[in-house]
Amino acid sequence: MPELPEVECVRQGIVDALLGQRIVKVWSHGTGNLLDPNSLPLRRMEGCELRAVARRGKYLLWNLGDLQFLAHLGMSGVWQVAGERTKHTHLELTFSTGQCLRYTDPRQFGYMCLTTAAETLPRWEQLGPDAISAQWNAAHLFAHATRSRTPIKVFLLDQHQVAGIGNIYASEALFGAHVHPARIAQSLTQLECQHIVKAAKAVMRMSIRKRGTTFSDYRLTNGKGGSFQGFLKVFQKVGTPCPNCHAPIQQMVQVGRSTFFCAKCQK
DNA sequence: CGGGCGTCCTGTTCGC
DNA sequence: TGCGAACAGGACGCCC
Repeated sequence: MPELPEVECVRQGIVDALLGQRIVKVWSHGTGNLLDPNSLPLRRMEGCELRAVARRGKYLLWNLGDLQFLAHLGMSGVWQVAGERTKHTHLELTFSTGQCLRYTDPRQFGYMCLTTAAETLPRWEQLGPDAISAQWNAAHLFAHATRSRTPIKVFLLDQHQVAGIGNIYASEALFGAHVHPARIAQSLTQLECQHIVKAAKAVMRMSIRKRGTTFSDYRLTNGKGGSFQGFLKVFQKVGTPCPNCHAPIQQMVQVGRSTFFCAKCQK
């Protein structure tokens, strides 16, 4: 479940290994479910130089000069410079130095789209402000939350409101802010919005420092896992004592997704 | 237009 | 022990 911190670490891994290099060969397999119907054939990347990789929320946007490449890891997508081709490898990009960047995605929830640089990308442009950017702040959250009757946990998962927060960090952020996940967004005070933004940014920045959260699928481009799973306070910790008050952590389901929280600390 | 739910997919976990 | 059912999750699209 790569969220903002994991995608940022992948971005850094790709940039560190491959920036400025030219793609000399493209191999793809079984990309039918992953590739946008409007995408150019991925072979068109051959000959392009990787000039920059931007991230907004959970999306990566590759600057390939005349072309651009938008990619999302879904929940099991992995970009690796290390490793070998497996049965779930969907794309291999060979670079001028001989290095090979592979995309594997067993559950095929990922997304990729290659277009000309001038093309508009609705998935990218319709995203809310990136969750660790200055554009997402207490004033922004309060202004938008007051218009929504959605529970705050569900609101934070809406990428059109704020980009990058997924199931793990939504639970962790609300725990850090002492706000109950079922609270209706429009009932939040300005101070609570401030606490949520502060807690969300703190937990995601710390996760980036720990190279992300690896439960099973997520891997860095070097094939290694992150270590933030060792620092989670509530996510997937049903029944364990709350780090603050020692009451057992609880689990609830909102719109089909699990939320973890402390009923005593979060109001 | 907001909000709720079904859909895609497959590895893992659960229950009989 | 083994097998099939249920489950998980991001984002879109459909529906009211």
